[in-house]
Amino acid sequence: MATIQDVAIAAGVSAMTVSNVINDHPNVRKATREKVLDAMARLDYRVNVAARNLRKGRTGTIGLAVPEVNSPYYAQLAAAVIAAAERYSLRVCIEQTGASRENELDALSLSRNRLYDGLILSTVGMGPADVELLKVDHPVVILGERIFGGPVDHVAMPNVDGAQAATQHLIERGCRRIAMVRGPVGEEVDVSSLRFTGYRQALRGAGLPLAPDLVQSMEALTLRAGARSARDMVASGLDFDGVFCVTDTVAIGVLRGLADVGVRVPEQVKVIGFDNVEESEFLIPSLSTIDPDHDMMARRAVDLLAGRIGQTEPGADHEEFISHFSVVIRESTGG
Amino acid sequence: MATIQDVAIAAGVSAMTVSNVINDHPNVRKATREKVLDAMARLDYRVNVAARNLRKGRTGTIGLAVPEVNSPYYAQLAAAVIAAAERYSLRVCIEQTGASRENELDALSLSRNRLYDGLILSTVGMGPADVELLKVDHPVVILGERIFGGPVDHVAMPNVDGAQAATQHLIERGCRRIAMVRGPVGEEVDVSSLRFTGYRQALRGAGLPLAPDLVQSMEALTLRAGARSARDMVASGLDFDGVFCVTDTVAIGVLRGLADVGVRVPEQVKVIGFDNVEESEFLIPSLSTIDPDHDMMARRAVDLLAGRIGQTEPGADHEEFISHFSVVIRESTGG
DNA sequence: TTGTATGCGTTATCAG
DNA sequence: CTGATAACGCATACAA
Repeated sequence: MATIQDVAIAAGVSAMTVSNVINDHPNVRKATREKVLDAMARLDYRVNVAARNLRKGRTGTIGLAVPEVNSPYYAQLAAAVIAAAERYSLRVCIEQTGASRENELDALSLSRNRLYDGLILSTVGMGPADVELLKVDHPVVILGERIFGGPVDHVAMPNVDGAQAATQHLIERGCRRIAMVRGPVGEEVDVSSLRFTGYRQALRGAGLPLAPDLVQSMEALTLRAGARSARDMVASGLDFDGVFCVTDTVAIGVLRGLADVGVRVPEQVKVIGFDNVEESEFLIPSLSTIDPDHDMMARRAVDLLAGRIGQTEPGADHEEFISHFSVVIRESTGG
Repeated sequence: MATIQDVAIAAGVSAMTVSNVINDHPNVRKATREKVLDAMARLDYRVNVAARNLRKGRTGTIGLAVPEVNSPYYAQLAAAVIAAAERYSLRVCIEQTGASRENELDALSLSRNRLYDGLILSTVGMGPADVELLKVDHPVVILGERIFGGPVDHVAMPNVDGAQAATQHLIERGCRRIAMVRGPVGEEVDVSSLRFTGYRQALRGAGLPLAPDLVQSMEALTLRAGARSARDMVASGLDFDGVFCVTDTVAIGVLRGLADVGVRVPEQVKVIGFDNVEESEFLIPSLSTIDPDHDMMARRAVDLLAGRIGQTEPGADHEEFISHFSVVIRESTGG
């Protein structure tokens, strides 16, 4: 494959002139440029990105580490990040971590290895205990709920407020015994625990009791687990008239589970989710949910990262950005 | 940031020995190895991937160019490709082309630039006319329906046969006036036209007429367009008792559109899709569909690519792989 | 406006 | 088992 040298020889100029042509430097005479372009075309020259990266110390690529791409929420987020990165001419490489702490740390070290100019890391496996590991000398933006106040920029969803608004919406629609379907209960802060806090606050605000048997805790936030949860609740004779689901994916499962056992939504039970994934509008019944403004989050994350990539020094203070949300009211809560 | 040289000095050995330790070469004395590992840890050494890539002429990364990640089908495919690539220790960088021919060619040239060791290219914008452009000297696997018999390996879905089976299933369930909801009608071969062929074959095989007014052609294969199509069909007084949707995404929209105008599925109209995206199982009603075995396709594509990456010469003959399919019967066709 | 010299960090080769 | 040397292809700084 042709190198810059080959082109230089073919065009009868120096390698440097070829480089100047490639990079659109102004100080190249038109005639020279033509000669070079012609030689490049003849030899089918392609820049060697690896060499350029080495020389420049930049790759023009940022990493995006998410638990899985095959999930509407992260897929949507990834698309938004790619779109936002385009404005900075940054390529995005998506890394799947499978929600494991180890893989998240791997992603972190890959960007340390200068494979990426920076990293947007969606933390699910890593927790507050890992904050120290984020003290790296290259740009990182954390996207998620697990780590606050770390030594890096942070973009988060309005989990507590959004969950509170969702629950409050159910209350306003007349629900009095509101269940929540959530992920595993653990020591540490995660999406489920934050949204549970919002749920609890809404109940308290309305003077409703927090009944432990109304809180369903599942192993994983999947369609299947959501469906099973719903069937279990009904099968166990639980009395409830509303469900706040920790994510839309879970809510889709819950809708299906309720249908399986003949419970009508929204007549008998009202359901609300969180995320506003694209499909939610087209379900039957369409799903009420919280829209956390993914696009804004993605844009903010990329902006922060791009800003850090420019500067030489670590940069003093780190930003915490929490996006705004809106309640999207659809058929599943009586529309 | 520490280089291999710094480590060498700190450990009192040569750079080469450090390199040998890093790459697990056998001929390093234990004591030496320890010294080096110790120095690496002290200096927090990280390999510079750009330098390694330059030297090796490999990046360990393959590109996956798809129209959009924010679409259940491609998201699922991407996840499967990532999983398959892992077995070869290959990283996957997802490139969004937005279904534009230009962006697809961009992706092609990026891998030519040695950003990637190879490329899996999902062609939607490029067509048979662009076959010549695929004659590149580095590994490419085409994933899609637009280009057959090109100068590269090719993995495709069982479009015609799958569509025929889907339509036939509707016929077996008693449908006699079967509509098809598809993408734009054009000169060239694409997913819609191939699946339309299958649809036509099934009708002919059953001795049913192909009624032009039963074929709905939409601008884009989206949820929204699917919903509108369904509403339009009903509003225009069209008489139909079954719908074959060109993709599951479209089918989800169609189910919603039928619900909007009070048509019951499967009692009045039966619906079947194509792709078997994860959500289809959890819809209300759950969606019958064709499962083209994404995992197999992804694995095959990665296997082919990995095989080409190994070899030095372009390799003579190119493989055409068409995956198998199965009909998944669910509630939308009467379960 | 163009060319020369140099080094980015790594590893293959081969000699010690 | 270890080390010296060179080269991967490009772009910065400076000289002409």
